[in-house]
Formats: sequence, structure tokens, C-alpha cells
Amino acid sequence: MMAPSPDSKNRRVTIKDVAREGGVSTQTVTRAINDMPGINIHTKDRIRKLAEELGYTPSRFAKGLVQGAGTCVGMVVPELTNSYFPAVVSSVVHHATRRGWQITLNESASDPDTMMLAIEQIAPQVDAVIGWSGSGLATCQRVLGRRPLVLLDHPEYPGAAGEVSFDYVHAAQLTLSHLISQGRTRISYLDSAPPLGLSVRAQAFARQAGEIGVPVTFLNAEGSAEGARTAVSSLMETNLLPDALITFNDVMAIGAMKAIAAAGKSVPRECSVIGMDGIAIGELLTPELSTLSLDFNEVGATTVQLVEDLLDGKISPGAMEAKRTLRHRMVYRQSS
Amino acid sequence: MMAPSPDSKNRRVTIKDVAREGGVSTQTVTRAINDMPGINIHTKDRIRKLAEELGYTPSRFAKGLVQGAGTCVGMVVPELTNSYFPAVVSSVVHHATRRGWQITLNESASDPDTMMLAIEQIAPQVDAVIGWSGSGLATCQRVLGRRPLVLLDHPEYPGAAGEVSFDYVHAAQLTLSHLISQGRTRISYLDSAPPLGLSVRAQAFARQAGEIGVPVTFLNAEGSAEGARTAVSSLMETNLLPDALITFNDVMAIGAMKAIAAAGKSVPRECSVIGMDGIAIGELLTPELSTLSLDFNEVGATTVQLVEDLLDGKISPGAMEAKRTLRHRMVYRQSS
DNA sequence: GTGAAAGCGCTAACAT
DNA sequence: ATGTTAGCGCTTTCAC
Repeated sequence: MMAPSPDSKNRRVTIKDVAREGGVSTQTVTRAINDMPGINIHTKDRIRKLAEELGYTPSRFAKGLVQGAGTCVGMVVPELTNSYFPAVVSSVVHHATRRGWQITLNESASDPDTMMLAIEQIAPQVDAVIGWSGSGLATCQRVLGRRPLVLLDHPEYPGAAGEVSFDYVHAAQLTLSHLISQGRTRISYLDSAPPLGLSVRAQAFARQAGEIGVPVTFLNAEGSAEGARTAVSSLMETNLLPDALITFNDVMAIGAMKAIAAAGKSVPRECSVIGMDGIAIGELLTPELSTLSLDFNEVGATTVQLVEDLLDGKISPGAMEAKRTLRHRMVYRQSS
Repeated sequence: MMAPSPDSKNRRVTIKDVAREGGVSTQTVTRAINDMPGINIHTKDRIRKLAEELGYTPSRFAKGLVQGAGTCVGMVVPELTNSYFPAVVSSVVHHATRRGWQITLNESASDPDTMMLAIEQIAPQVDAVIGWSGSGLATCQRVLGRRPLVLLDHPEYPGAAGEVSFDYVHAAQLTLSHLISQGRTRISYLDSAPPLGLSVRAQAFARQAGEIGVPVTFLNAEGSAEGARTAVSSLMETNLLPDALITFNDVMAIGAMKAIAAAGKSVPRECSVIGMDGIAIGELLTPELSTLSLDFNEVGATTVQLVEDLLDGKISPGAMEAKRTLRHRMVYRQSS
């Protein structure tokens, strides 16, 4: 236990302190610390050692101020417990890192207050924000000012500078034609709906179903495996079991399959189940989950590219080119 | 499309630009932007509008420099695709956000070069780093200098300032006594081993097995569901099926269960399966996975608290108090 | 090989 | 209510 410093204050050690203690100019310290040329190797070693002893760490703010900012993107995620989100985060982080950017992560709590707090906290520290509207991000372009907000899976939100959304009508087309070719006639869609009406995904299925004249029943449940399990369980009791069930996402498909199995019915013989997202876990279930799969690498690459273009001014906020639409691929496994 | 600015340079808009255009001092601009008192409400509105038009965004570096840094912690994760990691990240982010800290996330690629790059990139931008040794973090205390490195699940690493590790001997004790009370006699541990020898987890099981005189066979596989599936599949062909299988983690348990089911054997009747981690997916499998479960909230809370104490100097790097050990809880579900 | 001076963009403290 | 001065910690000239 030695005294930490001449001054008992908790002030951080600056380059000046090192310079003074070392009997050199701050310039020499910079050169030593940053491995710059034009310094006696001997001096360099001495100063480096001294800096270490003193516990000197360059201020990232001062450095950033003088050298120009490195890009830093905030990412706001509604829940990390649904593998869908980590899958996207992973890809975004990957593509951002390749560009030398930083990603700072915020998980938005469910209640709006905590959420706004998180956002106001993150906003001043980043050059752009990527997130889902489910995280309540949509309401906060105000806090961001000129910095671009890119919204995932929330088409046509006017406050966003850019968006990456998904062609659910295409997904519906893939799914329905597959189900029909299987001879399924009592098709249901298990939605995780907003307070009123249907989710964007369900709406696309409704539209496509209408288009091709196939009846689809819409159910609703809380958007978790447990929610889906409960909903499908009570559906089973009604004896109105559909012979095909499409779910809002893969996690809900898992819950649905548990409920169907618990009722002693067989997937896919008595009921096809088709999920959406394509998270890795689907392949590990029994039966393995057929699903509408996203190319997560593509999602991340597209999103980061969009942010970059927005930041560079190559694309202006809200422009047509700032709206990207990606498609799902149908992955046939055992559950359908 | 109007010309963006008098100067075609891509220089960012600063407070001075706003002040000049508005015919006021930079002070007034600060007051307007930051909602500070002592400014005519009319002036404030005018300046704010002007700032918006000009596309002015305060430099976070200048602001940080003058106001004192907000804490920023880097988190380096080996893979986001195993839910174990997002579960911990989620909790860490939560506890960090409550303190007003930022978390910047890096996923360390498998190859060492990319990894070192990621770390050197993140290092100057953070006040501390949290991560797993699997991410290669251990080798880089050098880059961090005085800033604390807290290693998760890597006990006794000398380079780390702090560590949060797990009492695997306790876990082994829980598991083995449970299995023995079930009358299991041919117990195997499916490890995901480092190049040589056993993982830390497997070592604890070996030790505890020796302690109580129970024979345990150690197997090895690549640490993924697929790796476990392959390994257990070939095990099934030997007809040397154990009657209890403990796996390195939950993800491997999933693969193991698939392999056992594929061979037409029943879990848990013919073979108990017990995983480790307690990730949410375990409960959604069929049969539901019994596992050694971590309290992820506790993991995050402990880790962030440790970082805080290290940053405040309440605990010195490498001290005894900087080593925290957490315990698993045995969760009995259907697979055992 | 080293140091002195200037300035990055912002805000706290002190005028006016 | 507004402006002036000074300085945060660092690096980039440019001089020696």
C-alpha cells in the first residue's frame, strides 16, 4: 500500500504529469506512448515505463477531439433473450468492426421510462442509431437531431432516416403455396399483435391469402414461447385444430409445437408448423423446425452499409434509396 | 438539393459556425442547445432552429473532455450465437446502464489476428474490459495498461485485474449426488476440451468424482450442438452407451439428446442428460433439459459491481476481493 | 532528437 | 440576457 500520488485528489493522470515527472515535454511523451518516430529509443523506454508506473492512460476524449472522431453507432435492442436479436447484433457488430467502428449496445427495458432514459443516455455518445421500433426508438429522432436513425423491421416510419425491412408478402407467398401443395386446408397464423389489429407480418399473410383465395384464421398470443404454448393449448381443447400453423417467429413456433405435442398430436402429420426468422435453434428441435429464414449476415451487412451511406451523405435521410427490403428463404425441415 | 455549406469541405459543423451564423457568442449557443438558464427564450428558439438547419451536432469528444468522462466499458464476446453469452451480456448491459455507463460490444472472431485487431481497436476507447478468455482477451492486458480487465469463467489468470468464476466442484457435487441417487452407474462427461487435457469444468467433475469414488468417463467433442451430436452418435454405435451424460454446456446437451433420440434410445429412461448454464432454451426442448443453472442476473450484477470497485480503487487489481465465485443451482426437469 | 506554440470543440467562471 | 476568458488533454506544426 503506497500513497497513490502526491496529491490526494482523485484527478486522473494526464500527459503533463508524465512529462513533468520525466523531465521532458508533453511532446516527447506523445511520441513515446504512440510509438512515433523522432525519439531516442532510450528516452522512449524510460517514458513508457514511467507512464506505466504513474498509471497514465490517454484520454480518449482529448485524443478524439484532436484526431477526429471514430464512428460510433448505438444499437438498441428490445430483448437479447430471443436469439433473433443477438443474431442480428452479431452481424452488425461484425460489419461495423471491419470498418473500425464501435457499437455501443443498449437493451431497452419494457417500460417506456427506462427506455427513454437509456436512449437519452446513449444519444449524445453516438453518430447513428440502429434499432427496432419495438424498443420505442421511433419516438426519439428528436433526441438524435441530425444523426441518422435506422429502423429495422418497421417499414414506412417517417421519423427514421433509413430502414431495413422485410418482404413479408413474399414470405407469405412462399409459405402458403408450400402449404397448399401439401394439401393443407385449415391454415392458421399465430400472431403477436400490437394492441390493435394485426402485426405487419400477419397483415402481409392476410393480404396474400386474400390474393390467392385461401382462408387463413388469425390467432393472437403474447410474443414468447410460453405465450404461444398457452394459446395453442387452449386452441387444442376446442378441437378446432388447424392442419397448418404459421407463427409470428421461431420462438413462438417452439411453444406451439410443445403444446401440440402435449395434446398428443403429431407435427407435421396432423399439423404443419412453420416458423419465421431462421434462428439456429430451429434446427435443434424435434421435429426440426421448417421456417422462413433470414440471411442474418445480409441483414447486418445491409444495415451497416446503409448507415455508412447515410453518414457519408451519399444517401439523404428518408430517401427512397434509404429503404432496403430483404427477403426470406423457405427452409424445409421436419415440421412441415 | 441545396449546397450544403459555403465551404465545400466536409468539415463538421461546430458551435462556432452556429454562433457566427446566428450573430451570437458560442456561449449563447451552448445555453440554447443544452437548455440552460439565463437565455432569452426567443433567442433560444432561434438558435436551436438554426443549429438544426445547419446540421449541428455537439462533438462528444469536446463535451467529454470538458465535462469529465462518462464510464465506458468494452465487452468482448466469443460468440453471440450461443445464448449463454447474450444472457450474460444482457445482464451486464442492464446493470451498466443503471449506472449511466456505456457498453461497447465486440465479437471476437475465431482467428487470433482478427481478434487482436478488434481488441486493439476497442482498447483506447474504454475504461475497462469485460470478457471471456475464449475470446483471447487474456493476452492483452498489455494493450489495456492500467485499465482493469475482468475475466469471466477463467479462474486464476494472472493478467486479469478481476475475475468472476464458477464453483464447478459444487456443481459436480450437485450433479453426481443426484445421478447416484437415481441409481446411475455408467456416468460420462462430454467435454469441450482445450487442445490438451480437460476443460476447467471437466477437471472439477473429475476431482469430485474421485473424491466420492464414482467412476466417470470423459469424452470430448467440438463445443457445439453439432459437435456433440456427432460425438454421441458415434458413441451410440459402440453400444457403450452411458446411463447418464453430463455435458459441458446446454448447447452440447441439445446435440447429445438429438443423437440419443436418433438412435432410438429414450431420455431419461435409458440415459439421463444434464446440461450446464441454464439458458432459456433448455425449458423448450422435448424432453425439457435438466441443467446446472446460473443466475444470469447475479452474474451481470457481480461483474459490473466488480468493475466499479476496481475503477473506484476500492479494490486493487489482482487482490483476493477481486476474485468472485458464483454457484450453479440444479434445475430438475425432464431429461434426468 | 527535442521542445514551444497553437488549436481541436466545448463549457465553467467571470464579467458586462 | 449575453459576451469574454480560460482551459479540459492531446496532437500537429514548426522551430531548434
